[in-house]
Amino acid sequence: MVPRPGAHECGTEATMDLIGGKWKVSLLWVLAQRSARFGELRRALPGITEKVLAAHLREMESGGLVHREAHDEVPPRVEYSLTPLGCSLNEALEPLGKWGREHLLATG
Amino acid sequence: MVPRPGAHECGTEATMDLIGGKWKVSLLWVLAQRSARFGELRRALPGITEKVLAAHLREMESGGLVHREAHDEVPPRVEYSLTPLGCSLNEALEPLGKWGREHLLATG
DNA sequence: CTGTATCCCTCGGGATACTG
DNA sequence: CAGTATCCCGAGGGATACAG
Repeated sequence: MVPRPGAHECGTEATMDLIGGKWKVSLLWVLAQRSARFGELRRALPGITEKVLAAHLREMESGGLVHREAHDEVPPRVEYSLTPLGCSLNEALEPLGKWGREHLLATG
Repeated sequence: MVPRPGAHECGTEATMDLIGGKWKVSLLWVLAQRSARFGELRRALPGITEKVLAAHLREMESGGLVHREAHDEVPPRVEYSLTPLGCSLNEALEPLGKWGREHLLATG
């Protein structure tokens, strides 16, 4: 423990960059529950626009977090799901969620 | 587990708002190592401007993460430190740092 | 249904200078 | 030393329309 200065925040900030988009954490969470289509994601994230949803998905895909699978049908059908990497990131996020629930939402 | 949709990302996003500033995670980390004065923080975070450092500190203070203690001396001396809450948040951030080190920095 | 293409606009952050 | 006061800028997002 107590690694040299830099060891902690370096990894943390690199990670924060990956999920820095406004809706990315939510996206990660939704896809952790079940894979979903573009329209399902849009409905699951009320307020997000198509442009931003598409952009976030592309970024998360290129970051290796999300897998995109296009089925060649009519009407078009595209399934988005979390990669194992995306899954593990979502799990690494859980302590933050727990902290927020305990200290911010203060429901109990 | 598998709480109802919303339970996870809700707390997570609330937390993300707290540390959303560009330098806040670093600030949290630096202050977790030792309390420090304004000038020390500035030097510890090469590239940050005084304006942004001051703004971040004020926000983190009002969020209950940081404690500010002004000593009435000349020259002026102000000590910043982490509150227990700030400390616990820094700890909740550690899994994210570990994840980043393992999957992003890929040093090994 | 699954996206692109534009246009617009806020706001977080940088540069710089100045003050108690 | 520890900040404020201005001015500026670009990126990220929102709204809307259109396309395959």
